[in-house]
Amino acid sequence: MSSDPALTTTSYAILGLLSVRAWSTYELAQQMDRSLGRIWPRARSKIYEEPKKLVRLGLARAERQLVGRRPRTVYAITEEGRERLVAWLHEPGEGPVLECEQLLQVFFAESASPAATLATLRAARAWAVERNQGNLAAARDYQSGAGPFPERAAQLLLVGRFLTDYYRLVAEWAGWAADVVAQWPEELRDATVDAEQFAETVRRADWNPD
Amino acid sequence: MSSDPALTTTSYAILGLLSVRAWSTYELAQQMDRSLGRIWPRARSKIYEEPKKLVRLGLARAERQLVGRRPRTVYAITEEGRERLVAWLHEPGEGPVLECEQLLQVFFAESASPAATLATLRAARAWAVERNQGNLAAARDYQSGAGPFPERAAQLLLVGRFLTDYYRLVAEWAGWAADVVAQWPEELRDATVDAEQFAETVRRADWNPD
DNA sequence: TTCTTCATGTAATTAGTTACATGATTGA
DNA sequence: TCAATCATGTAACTAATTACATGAAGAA
Repeated sequence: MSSDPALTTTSYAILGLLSVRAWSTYELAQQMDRSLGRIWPRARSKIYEEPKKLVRLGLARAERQLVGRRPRTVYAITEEGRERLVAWLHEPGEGPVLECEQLLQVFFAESASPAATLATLRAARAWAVERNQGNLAAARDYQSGAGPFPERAAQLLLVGRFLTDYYRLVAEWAGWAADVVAQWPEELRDATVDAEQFAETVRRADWNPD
Repeated sequence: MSSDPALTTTSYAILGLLSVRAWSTYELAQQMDRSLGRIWPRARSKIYEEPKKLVRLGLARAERQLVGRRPRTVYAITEEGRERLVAWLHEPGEGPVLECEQLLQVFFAESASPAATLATLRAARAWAVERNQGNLAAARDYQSGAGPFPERAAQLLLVGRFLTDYYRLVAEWAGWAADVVAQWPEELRDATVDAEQFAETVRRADWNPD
C-alpha cells in the first residue's frame, strides 16, 4: 500500500535525515538551519509538517513523548521508508537551481546609481564571507575528527567542498565586479566595455568537456 | 495610490524587463527561458500572470492587440513603475539561494550504491556542460558586438561572468567528486577518508576576507 | 520571580507549478 | 491540406511561507 503518492524532494530530504537516525522535529529544524539548508533550504514550519506526511504514507513512525506536560514528537524511518529513499537515490535528480535577487539587481543596474550596485556587490561579498565562516569551521571540525557523524565524513567532504568552492566563487566574483563597477560613469549607458573583459569571460567559459 | 502592496522579487524581475522595452507575454516568457531564468527561474504561467498584477497596481500598461482573430497583450512600464523599480534597486537584495537535488543525493550517498552516486555526478557535469554551451555562445555574440541590447553590455558582462564561473565550478566539482567516488568501496561505511582531502578543503576555504 | 531563550507546534495566506486548451503560422 | 510548432492564455492544485501562539528551562 501507500506505494506511489509522489514525494517531493523536501520529503526525501527529511527521509534522508531520518535514515541517519531518529530526530525530534526541533532537531530536524536545526539540521536544516545548520547543514541541509545550505543545499535544500525550507521554512521551519515545513519541517514540522513534512514528517506527518511521511507517517501517513508509512515511511516513518512517530513517537510522542512528554517533556514536562508538553508533548513532543520523535520520528524514525521505517523499512518501507528506507526502500523509498534508496529508490530515489537511484533516480536522476534535478540539477542545481540558482536564485539570486542581488544578481537580478545587477542585471538591471542601468536603472540604479553605480553606488547602489556597489552596495549590492558588497553585500554579496559579505554574505559569502559569512557563509564561508561556518563552512570552514565545520571542515576544521571534521579534519580534527570532531564533526558529528564521522561515519558520514566521505559524503560530507564532497558536499563541503562544493560549498567551499561556491562561497569562494561568490566572494571573488563580487570583488571583481565591484572593481569593474567602480570604473563605471554615473550614467551607465555611457559606459564603454573593455573588449579584453569579454575576451576573458569567453576564455573562462571555453574549457573543453573531455 | 497603489503605493505599497509589496511586490515579490518576481514582480521586479518582470518590471525590470519592461524597463528595457515593451514586450508581449510570449516574449517575456522567452527571456525567462533564455536569460533571466538563469538567475530567477519561474514557471511560464507565472510570467503570464505577473504582468496583470503590475497593471492593477499602475506599474505597467497593457495594450491588447490582435493577431488574426487572436488577442495578445503587450506590456509597457509606467512612470510609477520605473520609480518602484529604482527604489527596489536601492534596497538590499537577498543573497544567492542554492537548491540542488543532486547534491542532496550525494549527501545521503551511504544509502545508495557508489554506482548510483557516480551516475548523479555525471549528470551534474553534463548539466553544467550544457548550460555552459549556451552561456559561451551568448558571450561570443557580445564579444563580436552581435548580442541584443548592446547598450546593456556592461551589466550583462557581470552576470555572464558569474554564470561562466558557476557552470565551470559545477563541472569541475562533479569531475573531482566522481574521481573520489570511483575509489569508494561498495559499502560506504568502510570508506576511509584521505586526510589530505580534508586538508585541501580547509585550505580552499581559508582565504582571508581583506 | 521575572525575563529570555529554547522548544513545539498550528493557521492563514500566497507564490508558484502542472495540466489543459486552442488559435495562428509554416513547411511538407 | 495536414501535421507540427509557435503563440497565448486559464484553471486547478499544492508546496511553501509568514504570522501567530504558548509551554519549558535556565539565568539574573
